[in-house]
Amino acid sequence: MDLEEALRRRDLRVTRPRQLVWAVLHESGHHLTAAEIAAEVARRDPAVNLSSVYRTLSLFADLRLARESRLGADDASHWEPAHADDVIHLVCAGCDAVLHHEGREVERLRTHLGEHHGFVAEWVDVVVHGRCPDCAA
Amino acid sequence: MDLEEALRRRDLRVTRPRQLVWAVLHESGHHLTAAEIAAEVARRDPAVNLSSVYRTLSLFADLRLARESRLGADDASHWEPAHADDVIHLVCAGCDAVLHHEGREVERLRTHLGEHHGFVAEWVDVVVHGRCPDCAA
DNA sequence: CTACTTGCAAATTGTTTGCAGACCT
DNA sequence: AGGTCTGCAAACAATTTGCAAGTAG
Repeated sequence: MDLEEALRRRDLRVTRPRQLVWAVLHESGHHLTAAEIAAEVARRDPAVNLSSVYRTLSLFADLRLARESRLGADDASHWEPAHADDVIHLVCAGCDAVLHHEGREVERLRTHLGEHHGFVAEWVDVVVHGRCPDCAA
Repeated sequence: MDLEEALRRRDLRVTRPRQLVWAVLHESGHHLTAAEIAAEVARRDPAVNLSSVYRTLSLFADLRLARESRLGADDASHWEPAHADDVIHLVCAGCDAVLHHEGREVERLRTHLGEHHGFVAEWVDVVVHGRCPDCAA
C-alpha cells in the first residue's frame, strides 16, 4: 500500500502531516488514539497540529486507508491501518492489549444474516472484551 | 426484573429519577440516547436533571440492569434494558432501525476463542451495519 | 437523623470548524 | 498562479464533577 500513489490517484496532495500520520500508523503495531498519534507526529515535527491529525485520519478513513474503532464504550476512538472487516478485536482487560483474530466467523455470520433474515451486512464490527492467555491466569 | 428489589438489595435508594429512567427504558422498544431518555423523563417530571439521568444510567450499567452500546463510531451512546451478550445488533443504514438477532454465533465464537486461543471472553459486542429486508431493495 | 442522591452550573474530553496564510503541483 | 491544506484558536457535543440542599429509609 503506497500513500503517495493513493493520494495522487485522487488529486490529493502529499503533505507532511499526511506522511507522518501514515508512518506512525504503520510503524506502531497496535491501536492508537488520535492524541497518541498526534504526540508521536509532534515528536518528529512539532509544527504539525492536532487538528490536522484529525483531518488526516478522517481522510484516511474515507480512502479506506485507515480504520477507526471504538474499543470501549467510554474511551476515545482508536486507529490502525485498514484491514478487512472479518478481523475480530480481542481487548484484554488485564494488559490492555488488542489482539486480532482472523477466522471464518464473520463471513459465516454475514452469510447467515443474508440468507435467513434478508439483512445485507455492509460492515461487521466485533469487539470481544476478556483476558488474553497471559492474563487469564 | 424488579427495580425496587434490585436497588434495595444493595442498600440503594428508590428515587424518582431512577424510577422514571427505568420506566422510559422499558416502555420504549428501542435504543435511546441519554438525551432522549432525559427528554422523556422531563416530560413526566421536569424537575429531573440531565446529569441525574447520566448518573442513573451508569448506575444501572453497574448493576447490569441496562446496557450501553456504541452503534456508530460517531454517535452518542445508546441505552436499552439489559440483555444477554449473545444478542447481535443489526443497524440499518436505510431506516436507522436497530434490530436484534439472537443466535448461537456469539456462543460459538466464545467457545472457539477459549478452546483454540486461550482467550477468555467476558463480553462480546457485535454490531452489524447494513440494510434490513425492507431497505435492501 | 444522616448518609445517599439530586439539581445546578461549571469543568472536562474528544472532536470539529472558520479563516487567513502556507504550500503542493 | 491557484486551489488544496494547514495552524491556530474558538466552537461544539457528550459526559462528568463539585457542592450545597433535599430526601429516602
